[in-house]
Amino acid sequence: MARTKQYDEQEVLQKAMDLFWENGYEGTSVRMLENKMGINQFSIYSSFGSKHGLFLESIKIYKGKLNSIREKLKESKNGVAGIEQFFYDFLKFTRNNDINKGCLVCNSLSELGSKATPDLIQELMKFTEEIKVLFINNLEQESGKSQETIKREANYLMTSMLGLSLGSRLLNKEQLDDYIQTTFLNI
Amino acid sequence: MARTKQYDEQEVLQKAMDLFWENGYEGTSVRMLENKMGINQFSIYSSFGSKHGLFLESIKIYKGKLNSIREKLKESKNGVAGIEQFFYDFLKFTRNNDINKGCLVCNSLSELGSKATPDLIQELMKFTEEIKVLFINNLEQESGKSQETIKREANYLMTSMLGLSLGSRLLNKEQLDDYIQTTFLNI
DNA sequence: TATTTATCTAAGCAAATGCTTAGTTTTAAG
DNA sequence: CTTAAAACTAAGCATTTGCTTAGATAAATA
Repeated sequence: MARTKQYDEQEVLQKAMDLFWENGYEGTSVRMLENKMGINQFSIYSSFGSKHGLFLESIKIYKGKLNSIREKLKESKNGVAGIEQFFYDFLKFTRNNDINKGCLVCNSLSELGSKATPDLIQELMKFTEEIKVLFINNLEQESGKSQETIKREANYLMTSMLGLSLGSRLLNKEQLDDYIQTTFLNI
Repeated sequence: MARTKQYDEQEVLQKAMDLFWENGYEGTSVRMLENKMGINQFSIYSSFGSKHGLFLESIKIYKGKLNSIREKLKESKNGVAGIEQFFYDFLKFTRNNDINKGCLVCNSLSELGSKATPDLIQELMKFTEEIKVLFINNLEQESGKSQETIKREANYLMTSMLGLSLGSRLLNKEQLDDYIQTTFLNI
């Protein structure tokens, strides 16, 4: 016995995520979100509680969008080559109309740093840990790698992704290719 | 025949830089700067024109602070080993009281991205180019490296520094050591 | 010592921020 | 059809933002 929502939460969340991705957390105002999402501030707050809550949900949507290339890595059984492919897939994923927004998770970690609330920090770091686990799985497909080597290389690759994320926003194709190519020379 | 300034511009600039380094550009308000610098807003604006102008000067001060380890790299004649030492020196430089603020230039590039004004972008990118030149100089000290290899490895190392900067804010010592160690395995 | 001029203080400006609330409209159950 | 509850609109809230300005203060030259 009540009115029905005139918008789909997942749909407007997608648009919110795009805005956060492009402008960062602080750089995105609730008015901007209103416009992009096409709903009133009241609706934003009744659906997501706060700007912070909306951002947290946006991060989850982002993870979902990344699922296809994450799944591809997970299903790949070709060890290091699969990881290298993931690096290239990531570049393609974050590129849009010749501008590159980098990784939303990495951007957020950089912007908010230790200022982020614990629940957000946890959500962001969980993401990097999940990627690292995928790296470990693929590294274990290589023969002759000790567990110590695998741990070391996984840390290396995960941190390299942070560089790739920021690099993708600043550098040209040649520089990025040089980076990825050399990154995998030593693995 | 006029009143003299009661503050030293370089001195208050140092404090402004510290604040920007800790909180980012948008995260630092003029009120916060007032407090930290110990001078009135009027003085800030009369000395530096605008918040943007103050930030630009802060970047220059930052470069100056980094000069010691940059000079050390420049004077080093031991090729790749000197670059690796620079990575460790950078970590030590950005660490303060067990928290790591990363590189102010990298942080700013990440925060402002393409939103930055051309003069600021230029100032920031010039910095990364200068570092890259130092890398090239040291790479040329190694025998048997082609110019193509040197170019590729310089792009690699420069991008790796971006990862190190963000990584330094998020990761523990073991992870960072794994990262640096592996970075230099095949160079 | 008198005067000029830059530097100081502190109040104030419009605009933007995240969020709330009063009041209207829509919907579906009773 | 009535009614109750949720979803809507739009105005408004206090606070903060970067920046300005009116007026008091200090200092070096004349």
